[in-house]
Amino acid sequence: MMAKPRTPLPPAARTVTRTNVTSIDVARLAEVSQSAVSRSFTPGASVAPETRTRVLEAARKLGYRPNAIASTLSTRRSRMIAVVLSNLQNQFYPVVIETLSQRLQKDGYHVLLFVTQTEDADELLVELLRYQVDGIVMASTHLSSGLAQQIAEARIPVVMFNRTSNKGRISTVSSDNLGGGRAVAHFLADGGHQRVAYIAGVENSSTNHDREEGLRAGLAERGLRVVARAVGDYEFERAAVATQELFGNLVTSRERPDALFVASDHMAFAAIDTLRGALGLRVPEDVSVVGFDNVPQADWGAYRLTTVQQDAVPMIEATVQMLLRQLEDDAVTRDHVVVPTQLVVRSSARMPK
Amino acid sequence: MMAKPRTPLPPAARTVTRTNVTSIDVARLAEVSQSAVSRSFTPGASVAPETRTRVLEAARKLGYRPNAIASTLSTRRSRMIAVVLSNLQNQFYPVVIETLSQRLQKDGYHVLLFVTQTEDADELLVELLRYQVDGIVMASTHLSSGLAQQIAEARIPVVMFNRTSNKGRISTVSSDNLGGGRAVAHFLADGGHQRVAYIAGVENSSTNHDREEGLRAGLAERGLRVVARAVGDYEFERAAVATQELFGNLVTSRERPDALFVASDHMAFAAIDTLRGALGLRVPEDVSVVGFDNVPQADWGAYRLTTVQQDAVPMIEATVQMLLRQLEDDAVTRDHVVVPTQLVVRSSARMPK
DNA sequence: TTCATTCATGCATACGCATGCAGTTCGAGC
DNA sequence: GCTCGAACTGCATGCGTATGCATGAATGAA
Repeated sequence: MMAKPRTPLPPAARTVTRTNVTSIDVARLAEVSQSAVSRSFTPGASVAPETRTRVLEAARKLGYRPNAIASTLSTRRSRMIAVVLSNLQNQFYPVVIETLSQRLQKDGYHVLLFVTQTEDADELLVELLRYQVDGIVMASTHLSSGLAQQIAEARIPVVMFNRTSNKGRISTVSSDNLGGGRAVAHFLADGGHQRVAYIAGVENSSTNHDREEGLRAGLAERGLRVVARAVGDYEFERAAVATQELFGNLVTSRERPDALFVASDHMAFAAIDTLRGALGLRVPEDVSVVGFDNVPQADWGAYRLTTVQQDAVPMIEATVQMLLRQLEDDAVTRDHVVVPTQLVVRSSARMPK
Repeated sequence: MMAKPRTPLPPAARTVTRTNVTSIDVARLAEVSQSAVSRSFTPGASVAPETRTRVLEAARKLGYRPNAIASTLSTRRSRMIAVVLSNLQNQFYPVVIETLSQRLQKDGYHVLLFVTQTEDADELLVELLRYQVDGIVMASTHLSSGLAQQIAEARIPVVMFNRTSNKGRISTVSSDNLGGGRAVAHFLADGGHQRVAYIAGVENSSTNHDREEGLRAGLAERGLRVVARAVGDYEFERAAVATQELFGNLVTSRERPDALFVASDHMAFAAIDTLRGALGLRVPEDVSVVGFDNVPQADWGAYRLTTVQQDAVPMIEATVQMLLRQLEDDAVTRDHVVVPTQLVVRSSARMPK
C-alpha cells in the first residue's frame, strides 16, 4: 500500500472560499522557496538581506500574514497565554486584565480569556489546554491539585495570581495580605477604636484568610480582638447583608462596633452605603471603615475610602516575568512573589492623633 | 527528487519534552486507525458505537485531548472570537466582557482578547487575523475602512459593538443612544430645568454624537437648548475638569446650569464628586445630573444616579447571534441592531411633578 | 591558486487532525 | 442464494509553517 505509487489525487475542492495567501504564494511571486519566505519572517534566521527584501515586498503585494496556527503546530509555541478569572465585578480585575493584556502584548503574547462564575476552573482549563497555550494565569481562581499535577506534567507554566492555595506545586504572585491586615489593625488601634468588626471574603480563599489573620494578629498586639464577623463572599449584595447582620440590632447600642474592616473595597462600598443609608450611621464619625485593594473608586469623592493598596502593576510585572522566564528556559519552576502593600489613608476612618 | 525514494529520515529529535498524547497514540491503544479516533471525537461522524466506546476509553486512559490547533489548521475553524476593546475603566465594559465571554463559551467559542488604549485598532487587528479567528467583536473601537475592506474580503464576520461608524460596511449593535438622549431631554424639561449643560464623550464617537443629538432634539421639542458644553472624552479625570469648566465661574451666578447630562455614568460620577466637593453644590437640589449606561455603581447609595439604561445582555445576545449565524451560513452579511434604552430614575436629578 | 569556512538556499518532512474515497462487512429484501 | 445498499473502516493526503540536512556559492586564508 505504502509502496504502491499512485497519481496523487487533486486536493479536495473545498467550498470554503476564504482566500488565504500562504507562504507558497509569496515564494512563487518572489521566486524563492517556501523556506526562504519562512526564514524571512523569522528574526535571526539565515537569509540574505536582499532575499528578505524581495520576500517582504512580495508579501506586501499579496497581503500575506504568516498563519499563527500553522506556526504553532510546527513550533509548539502558540504565543497565547490563558487568563482565567472570575469576579469581574470587583473593579480590581478589570485593571488587572487591562494591564496584563497590554503587558503581554508588548512581548508578542496574546490573551485567551476565560471567565468563570464558579471558583473551580478545572473543566475550563481542560478546554484551554487543547489550545496549546504557552502559559496560564489563574486570577483568583481555584485549581484542583490533580489538574495542577497534570499541567505540571505537560510542562506548562502556571501562575496563581492573588491566590496562594496549592502553594506547594504552583508559582504564586500575591500582595502582602497578612501585612496589609496587620497595618489596618494597627491603624485602627492607634485611632482609638475598641470594637473592630470584620467582613470576610470567600471563606476558603487565601486572600481572605491572610487578611483576617493579619487583622487578628495586629489587634492582638494591641490587646484587642475582632468583636464581630460576617461573611460577604467578595460580593456587593452579600456585603450589604453582612453589614446589616453586624449592625442591624446594635445601632443605638454600646456594643456597636466602632470600626469595620472589609476584605475588599468592592464590599466596603456596600458596607458604607448600608451604614449611611439603611442604618443611619455616619462614616467615619460613628463607624470607621477600611477596605482592601485600593480600586479606582476608593478615591471617589463620595467614599474617600481608607484602604490597603494592592499594587496591580508590580504584581503583574512579577507574573509576566515568571512566565517569560519559564518559557525561555523551557523549564517549569516554582516561585512565590509577595508584593508589599501599603495603607492609603483617606477619610473613611478616624485617624490616629 | 520527488520520485527518488529514500529511506525516510527519523523525525528530528526535538529537545522539547512536552509529552503530548496524540490521536495516533490513542489509535494504537484502541487498535483502530487514527481516522477512527478523529471520528470518535466528531459529533455526527460515522463510527460504530462500540468503536467509539473503545476509543474514548483509550483516550481516557492516556489523558488524550484533541489538539485544537491542529484541528483548526485542518478545518479552518478556530472557534476563537477576537474581542477588541479599550476603556475598561468604564465599568460597562467589564460587564460586557463577562457576559460575552460566558455567552460564547456556551456555544463552544473562546475569546482572544485585545485591549487597546488608542481608538485605532488596525495594527492590533492585523495581528489578530494571523490567529485565524472565526469572528471579531469590536467594542467601542474604531476600524479603518481599509482594514474593514480587507476583513470583509477574508470573509470574517465582524460586529461593531456600541459603535456605529463604518455603518455601511460592517454589522453594528448599539443601543438607542438617540432615543436615550431625547428621553433625558424630556425628563429634564418636564422637571422644570431651564439651563441644561452637556459633558461630551469622545468627540468623533458615534455614541457621543447620537446621545448629544438626542439631547438637542429633545430639548428643542420643549423650546430649550444646551446652554453649555464641555468635553470629557469618556474619562473620569477629564470629566472632573470639564465640570470645573462648566461650573467653576458660575457657582453663585444665575447663569449656572441647573441640569447636567453626562455622556456616560463613569464621567457622571466624576461630575457629581466635583459638584459636591470642590464646587460645594448639592445634587440634585442645585444641579440635576443624569448619566448614561446604568453601570452597577449607578445604583450605589452615594450616587443613586438617574441614568439611561443600556442593556448589555440583549446587546450581547444580538452580537453573538449575528456572529453565529454568519459562521453557520459561511456568509458575511451586514446588519444593524439597535437595542432600546430606558430611563432609570433614581435621585440624582429633580423629578417632574 | 587551492582549500577550508561561512553563508545562503532549497528539499523533504514533521506538526496533529479531518476527510474524500475505496474497500469491507453485514443484513434486508426478493 | 443473490443483489444491493447502508454502515463502518482505513488509507492517503491536505492544512501552512518551521527546520535539519545537503548542496552550492562566495569569501578568506595560506
